[in-house]
Amino acid sequence: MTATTHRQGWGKALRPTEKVLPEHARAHHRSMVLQHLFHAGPRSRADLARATGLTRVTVSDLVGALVTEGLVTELGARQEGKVGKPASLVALDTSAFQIVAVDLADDERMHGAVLDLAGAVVERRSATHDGRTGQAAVDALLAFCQELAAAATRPLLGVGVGSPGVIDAHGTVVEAPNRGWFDVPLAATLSDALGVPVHVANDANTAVLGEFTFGGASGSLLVLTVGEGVGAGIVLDGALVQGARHAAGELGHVTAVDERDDVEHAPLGPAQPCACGRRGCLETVLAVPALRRRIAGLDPAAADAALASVGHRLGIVLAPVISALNLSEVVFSGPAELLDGPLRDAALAAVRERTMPVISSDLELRMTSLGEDGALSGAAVLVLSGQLGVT
Amino acid sequence: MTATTHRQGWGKALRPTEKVLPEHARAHHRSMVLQHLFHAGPRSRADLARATGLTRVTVSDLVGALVTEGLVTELGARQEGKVGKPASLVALDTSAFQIVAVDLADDERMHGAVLDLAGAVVERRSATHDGRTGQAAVDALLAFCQELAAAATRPLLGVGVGSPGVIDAHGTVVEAPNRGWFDVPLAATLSDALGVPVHVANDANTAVLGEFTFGGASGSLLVLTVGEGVGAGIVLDGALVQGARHAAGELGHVTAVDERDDVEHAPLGPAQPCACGRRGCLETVLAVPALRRRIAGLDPAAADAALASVGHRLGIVLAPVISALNLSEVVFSGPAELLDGPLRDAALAAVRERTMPVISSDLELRMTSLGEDGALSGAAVLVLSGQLGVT
DNA sequence: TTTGTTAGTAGACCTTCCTTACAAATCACA
DNA sequence: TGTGATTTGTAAGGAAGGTCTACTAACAAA
Repeated sequence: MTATTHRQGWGKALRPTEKVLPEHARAHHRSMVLQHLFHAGPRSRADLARATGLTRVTVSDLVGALVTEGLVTELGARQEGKVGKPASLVALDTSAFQIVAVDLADDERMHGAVLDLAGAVVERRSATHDGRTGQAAVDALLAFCQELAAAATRPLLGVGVGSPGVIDAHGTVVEAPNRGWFDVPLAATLSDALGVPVHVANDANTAVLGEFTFGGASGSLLVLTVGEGVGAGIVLDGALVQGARHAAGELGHVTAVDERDDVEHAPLGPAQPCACGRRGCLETVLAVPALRRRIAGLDPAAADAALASVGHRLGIVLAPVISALNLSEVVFSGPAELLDGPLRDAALAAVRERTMPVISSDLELRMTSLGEDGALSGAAVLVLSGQLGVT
Repeated sequence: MTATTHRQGWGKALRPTEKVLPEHARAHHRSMVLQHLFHAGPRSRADLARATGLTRVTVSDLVGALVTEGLVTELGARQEGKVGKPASLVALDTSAFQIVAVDLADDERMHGAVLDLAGAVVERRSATHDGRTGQAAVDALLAFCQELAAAATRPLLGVGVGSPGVIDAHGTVVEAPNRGWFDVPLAATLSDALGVPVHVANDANTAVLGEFTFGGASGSLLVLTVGEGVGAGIVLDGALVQGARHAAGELGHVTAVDERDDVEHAPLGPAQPCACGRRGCLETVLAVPALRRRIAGLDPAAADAALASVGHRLGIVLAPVISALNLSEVVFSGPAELLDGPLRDAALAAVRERTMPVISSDLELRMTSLGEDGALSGAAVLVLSGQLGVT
C-alpha cells in the first residue's frame, strides 16, 4: 500500500533537477570504469564488473568502446596462478591524452604545464603577467595556453585553469580584482579559441580537488592555501562546495584578531589593517608576507613562539568550521618552513582544545602531499573530472 | 580527437559509485514530476514536460502511473482563455497518504503527529519518556509510533523520526547518550515492527530539512537549534551535510568563551564548565537554560544587553562557518522571546563585522518560519524525501 | 468557416542493460 | 593424463524506458 521506495540518503544531491537519459547512464558507467582503472590500476573486465556492480557483458562493451577511443589498452593475461580462465588485464593509458594546466595564483608569473592523465608533469613553462589586466590578460593567458598546447606531444584532453577570484561552475570569472576581470566568461572564451574543452575554477578549489584526487584523501577535506593571501577549498562527501555566491572558502578575511587583543602584551599585537579595508583579518597574520615580517630578526625560539601564536589563532578560526562540517582532514598548502612546525602544532592544539573529542580525535591536520604542483595537479583534475568523470 | 564531454560542475556529487539502471532513471523522473507538483501546485502534463525537460509523452506516462497509485489526481480542464486546446490539470493528492512524524528532541516527552503530504498536522499526540533508556526506550518509541499509526486515517507513506545524537545515513543511532542508545539500528528495527518505511535522522538535521522544504529556503542554509542544547543542521547545494563521522552540525560544543574572557568585567563572565567536560562551550551561554539564568532578575535593558553579549559571541563562532561555506541563509530555531531580538541583532552585527561584505551583504539571519512544528515537519520531510524523492 | 496553436496519445524506433548460454583456458585431483 | 570445476570473456535475445513522428481533440482569432 505504500508508494515506491527510494533509497535512504540525504547527502547525495536530491532536489532532482535534470532528466536522465540512457546516454547519461552510459556516460556514468563509463566514468565508473575509468575511475576504477584510474585509482586501482590495471584490472580485468570481470574485476571491473564486480567493482561497479555491472555485468561482465556490459563492462566488456564499455571497455571495448574505451579501447577504441584509445583511453584504455589491453595488457595481456594476468600471471597469477588461480583456477579458471586467466584474466586479461586492461589499463588506463595515461599517455593517450595530455592535459594543459595553468596556475594563475602568483601575481607575477603564470605557471603552466603539460601533464599526462596520471597527473605527471611532462613539460613545464611559465610567463610573466607584466601587469596586464582585463582583455589583455585574457589574451596573454590564451597565448600561454597555445604555447603549452603546442608543446603537447599527444592529443589534448582539455585545458584546466586555476585562478584567484570568484568563479562560477561554468568557468565564468565573476570577479578577480588582481586581473581586472569582472564577469569574464573565461572558460567559454578560451574553449572557443583553443578548440578544446576548458575548465576554470578558483585556485583554492583546484588545490582541494588536486589533494582530493592525488593526495589520498577521504571523502571530505579542507585545503587551506597560504600564499600572498589566504584561501580555502572544501570538498564534502566528494563534492566541491560552491557557496551561494560561488565564494565558498573565503577564510582569509574572517576576523582573527579582534578588540579583545587590543591589550598590552597581546601575543599577536593589535589588529592590523587589511587590504580588504577592515582590520584583523586572518590574512593579516597568516599570509606569507605577514609571517615573514613577524619572524624577521627573531631568534629561533622566539620565531617558533610567534608562529605558534599565529597557529593558535588559526585554530580558533578553524574550530567552528571543522566542528560544523565534522571534517576529518585539513590540509595546509604553502611554504612548509613557515607552516609545518609550531604553527601547525599550535593550530591543531587549539582545534582540539576548542572542539569535542568526537570531532577532533580523528582529525588529521597535515601539509599537502603535492608540494608546489598542487595547483597544477588540481587544474588537471578539473579536466579529468569534466571530460572523463574521473576524480 | 578529444574524448566524450561531460558537463561541467563539481558541486554535484561526482566520484561515481552506483550504477544507474533504467528503473532508477524512471524513479528519478517520477520524483521530478512529484517535486514540481509539490512545490508549484497543480499543473498540466505539458507544463510538467516543459519544467522537467521530458517529452509530453513521457510525462503522460509517468502521470498515468502516479494517478493509478493514487498519488496524483485529475482536476479537470484549466479555465484560462488561451489559444489551443485547454490543459487538463493534475495535482498531488496530499491526502492520499499520511506520514507519522516523531520528535525526540525533548528530554521529557516524545512529540508526534500524523501529517498529510503537504506537511499539515492532522493529529497530534505526545507521551512521556519516563526516563526509559536502551531497549525500553526503543519499545516505548515503537508503541508510540503504533499509536500514531493507528490514528492515521489514510494509508501510511512512512514514519520519520528526529532524534538527538549521532545518526548515520541508514538510520542507525551511532550514539545518543540521552536515551542510552549506542549502535542501535533504529530505522531497521522500527520498520520491521511497523511494516512501513522508517527514516531516522538527527533532530538538527530534520530541522534543516524541514526549513529547506517548507521554509522557502534557497539551496544552502544552516539551521541552529537552541533548546536544552545547541545543535546545527546544514544543507549545501540541496544536500544534507553528514560529516566524516555523521557528526556534522556539532556547534554546541565549540568554545565560545575562552581564556581571553577570564578578565574582570568580561561581558559574559569567565568560561563556565560544560556537561561535555570542557569549559566555555557555546552551549554554556546559548542553551535556553543558560539564557534564562543569565537574564533572570535583570531589568529589560540589562537583559537585552546580556542577550546581545551572547549574540555577539555566537556571531564570532558563526562567522568562520558562514564565510567558509558562503551561506546566504542562517535560521534560528528556538524560543523567539530569547533569540529573536537583541541576540539575533548582535549575532548578525558580529558576523557582518567579521566577514567580507561579499559574504555577509546578502546574508539573511532569521527565525524559523515553522515555529514549534519545525522538527515534526522535518521528520515528515525525511519520509517525503526517502519515499517520493520530494524535498 | 478556416487557420493556427496547444494538449494529449499511439506506434515505431533507439539505446542500454540484463539474462541466459556457451566457448576457452586454466587448475585440481584422481 | 584425463576429467571436472572454475573463471573469463562474448554472443544472442529480451525487457525497460525514452524519443521522434504523426495523429486527433479542442479551442481562439480572423
